[in-house]
Amino acid sequence: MPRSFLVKKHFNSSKKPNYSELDTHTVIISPYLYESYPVPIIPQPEILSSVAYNPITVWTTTGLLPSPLPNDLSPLSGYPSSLGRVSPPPPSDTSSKDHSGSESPISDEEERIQSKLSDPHAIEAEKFQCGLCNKTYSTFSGLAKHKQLHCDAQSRKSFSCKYCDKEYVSLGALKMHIRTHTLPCVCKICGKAFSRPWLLQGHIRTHTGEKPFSCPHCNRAFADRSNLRAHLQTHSDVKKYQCKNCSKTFSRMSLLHKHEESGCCVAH
DNA sequence: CTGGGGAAGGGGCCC
DNA sequence: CGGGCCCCTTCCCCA
Repeated sequence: MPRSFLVKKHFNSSKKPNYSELDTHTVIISPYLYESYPVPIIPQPEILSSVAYNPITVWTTTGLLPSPLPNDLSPLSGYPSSLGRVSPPPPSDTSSKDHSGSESPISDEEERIQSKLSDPHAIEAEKFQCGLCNKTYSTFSGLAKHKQLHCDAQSRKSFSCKYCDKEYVSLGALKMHIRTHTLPCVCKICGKAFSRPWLLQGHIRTHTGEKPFSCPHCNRAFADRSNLRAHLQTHSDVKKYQCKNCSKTFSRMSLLHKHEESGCCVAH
């Protein structure tokens, strides 16, 4: 399975560990690194032709756009890390979109009728107005649906990748994504290509053996900060990732996943 | 089998 | 808008 998971999963931010201890350690990049490998080879960006990001007007309603429907935004509570696999589909996964009916768009009049039918207060004056097109609705839900299906979608541009189905709300995000297809940063030593210079820099450390991130608790050092962070978990009695059934903790989410898949949670 | 290290990929944020 | 950096996550491999 490729490692390309193109969309970041949004877990509960409260689960962010305290990394302050990492900040106390100065990271020194060896000058040798840059003397020996001065600049990454970055070919000309042929990739950003205009067709690469033709703005489109259809916007998926399943994404993480600020939804006016609070009831639809019931975030997964509490247990973010281990629940990553059951998170809602990524916002840009266009292949799985539209369970709410964009295949047969509802007219504004139909929306109003439906809103009135579903809301006992709909007979009151229409008091919910769209700030974009000034249409008024008698119910909040009616306005919300209107905004989701029409106005918000049309007021936003979408930049789509010509190499895959990904769409982005900003050109910058699209350009960055396209680098993952073109891999413009090439290692002079082994020829391996990377999407970003700092990825290449990290890779070059595998050639030089440089490990600028040291563990304050032992004498180990790491080339990658995230790997040091994972290592620091091994020094902690209470690990970051906890099984919700047996309360056993793990230093890595992957270990928790293995634990869950091994049957602990299934058996209950 | 489990835990941990190494390497890498990606989006978000800040300047 | 782009570059650099941060953080998270994953996969592979090994002890």
